[in-house]
Amino acid sequence: MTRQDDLSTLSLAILGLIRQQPLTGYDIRKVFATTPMGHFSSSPGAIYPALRRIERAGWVRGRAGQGKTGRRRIVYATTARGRNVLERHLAQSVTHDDVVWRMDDLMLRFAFMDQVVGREATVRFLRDLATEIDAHVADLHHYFDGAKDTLPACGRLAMENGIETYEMNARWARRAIEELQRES
Amino acid sequence: MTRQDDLSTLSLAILGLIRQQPLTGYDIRKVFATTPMGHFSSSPGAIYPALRRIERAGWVRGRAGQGKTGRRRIVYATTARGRNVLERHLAQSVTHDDVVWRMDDLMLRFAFMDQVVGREATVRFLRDLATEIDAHVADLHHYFDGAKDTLPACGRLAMENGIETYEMNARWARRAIEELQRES
DNA sequence: GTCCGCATGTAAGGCGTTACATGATTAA
DNA sequence: TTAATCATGTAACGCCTTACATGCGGAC
Repeated sequence: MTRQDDLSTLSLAILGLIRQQPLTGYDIRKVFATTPMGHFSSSPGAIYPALRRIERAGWVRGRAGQGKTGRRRIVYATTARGRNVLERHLAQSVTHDDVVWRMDDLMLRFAFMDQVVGREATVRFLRDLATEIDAHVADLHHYFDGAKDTLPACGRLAMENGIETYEMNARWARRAIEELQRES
Repeated sequence: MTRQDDLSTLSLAILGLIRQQPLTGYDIRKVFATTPMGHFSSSPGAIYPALRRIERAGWVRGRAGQGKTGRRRIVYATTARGRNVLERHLAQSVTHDDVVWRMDDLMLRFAFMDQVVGREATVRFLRDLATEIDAHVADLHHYFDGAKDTLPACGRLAMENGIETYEMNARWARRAIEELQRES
């Protein structure tokens, strides 16, 4: 009944941020506006409705807080259920579809893994990711070898860019595994 | 009045495809479903409304066509106005915002440039792209150097991935310039 | 004669976008 | 006192998603 996968990219980004520390809507807008975190819209028309959605879902809880000044502000913190949903979402295994359609989501999931799932699960995620990317790159190469002679020059170059991006991500994943293991 | 920039990513993808050769909605769905072209949804609920939108805008024109069999089908071809809109859209210069928020669009724009804008404009596009990416990478590095000690391990690695992806795209763009120039 | 592929569509719902709106506090 | 920043919101609109619906033609 809980529908743990119903986490849109924006909801995931917000929930992951709030999980690190309680934040107001305005704080979240600042993070999106001033850091390279994802490339989410910092518009109030996106943030505030999203906050109310995940609050209605019971994943965060907003409380009137005062900050340093007497200004009206609502500080959101995750609930036990929200942390549960986040953990289950991050613990999902990497599918072929994830690699083809949701690479951004995968990176976001990875970025929040510290403290939420263990190092072991993180490494497993990276290993699966590299494997799935390899498989997808093989598919792309297969298509590309058949089509590259009929493709216009720019189409061919654009496709090469796509393939190289995937290859780079696989190399990055394997390097990340090494770095994480060196830290332990 | 023509609003030449009002091209959503999907509209651009469809218009660019039809520009190469007249296609039916079903053809377009097959392209999206079976080739690595962008990663667009091939669902009828996306394609057919989009086709009617760009037809209402006067960019394509649908005609009853017979194909090989007697099946009912509607073949869409670009209008002069549609080719104009596409050309102006592809000829736009690359902005910082494009690089930060719309890299996918930029790649799609590039993929359609053969035969629509000249080789010279294509090379200029790539040169501007590389320059804008360099500037953005400098920004990212600046942020990263200040934040990397406070970032959790996964956050740091995810950010490195983002920066490396941009760097790879800049290298790709410069390589593409060379290849295009060697062809001439 | 039944099933699969061709071919086009609609309906409800969700969510992000842009633009607008409101008010308090602080620095100049 | 005026502007900028803090802080939260709403309304209209567009567009994508999922799911459902329909019908013909060919193959087995």
